[in-house]
Amino acid sequence: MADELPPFRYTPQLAAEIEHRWQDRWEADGTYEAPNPAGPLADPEGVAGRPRRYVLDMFPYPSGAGLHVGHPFGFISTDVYARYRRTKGDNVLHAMGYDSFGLPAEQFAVRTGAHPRTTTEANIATMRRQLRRIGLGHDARRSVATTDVAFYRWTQWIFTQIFESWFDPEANAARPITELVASLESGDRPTPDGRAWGELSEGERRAIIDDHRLVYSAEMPVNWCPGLGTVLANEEVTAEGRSDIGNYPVFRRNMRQWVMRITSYADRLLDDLDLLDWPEPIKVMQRNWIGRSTGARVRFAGEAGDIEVFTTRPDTLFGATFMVLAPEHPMVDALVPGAWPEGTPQRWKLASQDDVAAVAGGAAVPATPGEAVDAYRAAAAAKSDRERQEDRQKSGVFIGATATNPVNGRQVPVFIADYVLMGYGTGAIMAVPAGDERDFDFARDYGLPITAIQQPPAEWYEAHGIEPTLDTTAWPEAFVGEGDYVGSAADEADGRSAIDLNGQRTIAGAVELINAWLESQGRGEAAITYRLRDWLFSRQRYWGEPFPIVWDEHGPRSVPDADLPVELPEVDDYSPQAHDPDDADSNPVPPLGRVEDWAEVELDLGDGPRTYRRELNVMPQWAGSCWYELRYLDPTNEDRFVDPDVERYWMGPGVDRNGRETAGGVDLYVGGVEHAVLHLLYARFWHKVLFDLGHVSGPEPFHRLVNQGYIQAYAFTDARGQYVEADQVTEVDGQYFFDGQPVNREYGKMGKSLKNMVTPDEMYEAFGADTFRLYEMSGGPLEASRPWSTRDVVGMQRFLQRLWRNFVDEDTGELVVVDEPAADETRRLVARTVAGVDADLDSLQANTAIAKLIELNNHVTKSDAPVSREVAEPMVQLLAIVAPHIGEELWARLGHDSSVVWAPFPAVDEALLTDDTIELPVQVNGKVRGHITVAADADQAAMTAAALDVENVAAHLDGAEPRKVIVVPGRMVNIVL
RNA sequence: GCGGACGUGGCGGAGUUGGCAGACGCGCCAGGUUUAGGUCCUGGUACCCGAAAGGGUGUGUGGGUUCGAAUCCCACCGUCCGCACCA
Repeated sequence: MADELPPFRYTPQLAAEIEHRWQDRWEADGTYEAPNPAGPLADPEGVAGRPRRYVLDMFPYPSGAGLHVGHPFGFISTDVYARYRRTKGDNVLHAMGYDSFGLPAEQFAVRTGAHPRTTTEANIATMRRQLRRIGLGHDARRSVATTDVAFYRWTQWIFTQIFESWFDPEANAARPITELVASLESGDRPTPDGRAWGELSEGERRAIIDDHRLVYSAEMPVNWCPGLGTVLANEEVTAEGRSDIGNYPVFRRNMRQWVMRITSYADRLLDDLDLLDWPEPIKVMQRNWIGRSTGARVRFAGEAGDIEVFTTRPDTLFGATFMVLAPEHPMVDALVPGAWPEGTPQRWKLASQDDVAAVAGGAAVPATPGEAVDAYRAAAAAKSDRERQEDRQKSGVFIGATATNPVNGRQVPVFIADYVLMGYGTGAIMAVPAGDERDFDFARDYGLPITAIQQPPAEWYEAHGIEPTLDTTAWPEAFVGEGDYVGSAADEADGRSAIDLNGQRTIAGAVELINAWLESQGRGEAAITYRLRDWLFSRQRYWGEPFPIVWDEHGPRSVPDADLPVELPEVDDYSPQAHDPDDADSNPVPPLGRVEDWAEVELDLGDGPRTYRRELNVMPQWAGSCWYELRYLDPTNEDRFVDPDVERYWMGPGVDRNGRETAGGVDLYVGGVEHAVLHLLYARFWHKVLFDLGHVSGPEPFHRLVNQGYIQAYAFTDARGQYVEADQVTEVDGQYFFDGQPVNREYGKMGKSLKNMVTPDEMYEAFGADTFRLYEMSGGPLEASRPWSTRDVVGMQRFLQRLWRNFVDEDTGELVVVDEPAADETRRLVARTVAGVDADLDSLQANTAIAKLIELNNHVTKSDAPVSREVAEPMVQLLAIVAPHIGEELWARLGHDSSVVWAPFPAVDEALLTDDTIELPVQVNGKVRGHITVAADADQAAMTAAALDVENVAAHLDGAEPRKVIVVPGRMVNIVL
């Protein structure tokens, strides 16, 4: 068969030959190496006068499963943009590294006994080979892996920087902890209990300092995942209360863990989003995740001291008829009396309607509040988060205590209920049933008073079909809108000043008034609360960065720079630290704890050599990705994590795509939306700390972010629900069949288990890398997801074959390009194509750029004359941006010795972009009825005359006089009757 | 429930500021090359009427603004994504 083909046809075999040859050549020549302004990679001449352009991909985890065709989509997009910017003269930094710590390698190690480093490095080698085969123009010198000791040495260094810092709220920035110590020593800053610094013991001083650190170790409720044997960050736990990885149950437990004080940066992380050129949905997700709420803290006096609540609606204080604490609130035990107060309704003693039913059936009512509290806590702990979520019935129990509403002195009962979360605000709320749906539901269920505090408008009553009334027994739900205040006044009494909100019309006005009053009474103050929690930073695993921390009798101390890296020790056994996934009471066992000769270490921390115990936890997988973009800049630097001059050059303040100045950061960052609140929040946090400490030159790591879409795929299941090989499914009249049996089609991810995986290797084999690249880029915009369709790839192969044939004689292999000038029409089309492709690539629209190239090629194919050099050269240059191998090959065949990569983008003769005459549509009443051809600079009268002269237009006018003629020069003529 | 994004041929998708809807590719139809199939080449391809010229209808649905709307506004329907008792 093959020998029937012309010998020089652009076949997959020829494509492979060309591609391998050029890939070797690029590697040998260092074609994609980007010069630095300083250091080992310096080339001042290469840098001079060229704008920097940092183009970055979210680096991949080197999975052993291998790539499918969806993985390289983003990488090819950035490669095309990087190539485009090189032709425009930029110094483009484009590199690829590996986020190589992580669970899969460790789990594989546990199963097979192979060292995670061995499998990780093998996987990286495989992935490098697969990515090289696509022809991605990466600077190979800059490739790093987070598992490289030379890399995580600096991850550890950054950790110590964070450890040795505290957040100064006055500066709203991190400062070295030494400055805090100095101000405590000098007395400029008082100690927590007012004693002089010199009077404190070493242990007391250390405790104060440790309390201020940006990363600290504390006993706290954490997400314990027995199935994985480790604790997890909130961001790693799904809404169903399961682990993001592995889908194991997750339990809330109190444990001693390391935490990063990301909440200190909540405001800056929120505000600085405005500096960024990011997709609005991602910004919204980050804003929601940070979840800033403004309101007030209010203190209710109780038997065991003040109970502090946070509320966004302090203006509704007069409607607070009870309080609710989280079941695990620390004050509960102190508040619970030995016996039920007289007259406690039975309903308050029962946690739920189920209990009410049980009691009706003869079950006992809790005899004391303590009994009720214990039972409720036990029941709540037994419920999974999923059950809590699905069961929206409010449950809770009265704890037998009351507290004083500070605004009017009324005693209100105190409940515990699991709809109040310990992790948010103060873990306690004032319940305002008239103005809050949840409190309303609870109050109705427990027969608690509902006091109206705002007058709902007439429409509200109408919408509910009830007569206007302030008797809330008639209300079907809480009123949460804006309305005049009622019953919201109290006279001076019991040492309280008078307060009157009743004249207020707006929530804002009432809030301002009540906040001032609360502060004057010492019962509260305006406050801000965030949904964001501090970042749980420790994991009980092996395959992660060891903490550069040792412990002495007073607490943790950082390992000095000179003693970094703290290398992962060799272990005999990575064996499962996991437990029964449902055993909430199991305890984490860090694998490093079993390496006794490593865990004990002798160090001199400035007070002579001593023996210390190492921290045994490791960092979470996110650590390396918090700063890898900085290491690409200066990958071999052994003295610093990055040279300051190099950092400022690539990441410092710059100019964005609209010519506006930026605060700095990567010029283009492309990756999936799944990192919207994990990596992208953590990396911003670390960068801000480094910025505060003077280690980087801008406040944000990634200036412009684009979320690539996903390549999706159809999967097919048979009658038993089993997946069947997707490539063997046939379609008949919209029905799908496998092996003669009808199958069901699903649309979604591509993957081995779904039996619909298509690999890049198959594509190289059948089409070649350039065809594969073109297909990936041509299907639609970068941001859009779309289905993979192997059947469609042939379209791009035909394009390259036709184009090749326009340049190379298929029988002789001779170049058929001629030096004669091209036809005028062709030259104009070339100019339009160059200009159009320029604009398309600039806005990351490779799909339409490719369409324009195909149009030009189709035009050239149709003309009988051989292609002219003045057409061929720009055409090859544009092609080389998306299909670099065939581009280089044709460029070389056109007689060029140097790579097309560095050839400047083709110039456009502006005169060729405008035509002497243009064809315009003529509309009658907005509908196109004909066309006119007029001089490009024709005036309105001439255009009108020509339009009225069109036969079909005249027919539609039917002799009538136009009421109006609208002429848009260069666009159209519309005749209005 | 709250928040966000998006609805264009058989399919993937084009469509600067409102100004010729459907670029480009797949698929499909017809023709050519070929012993045949495939490859390759040429032409056609939103839908309806018409031999054609031409006409009518069309960008999820219904309204509105405008000389003119896929594009702007309102309501609704649908799909996808995020959050989910956050006080």
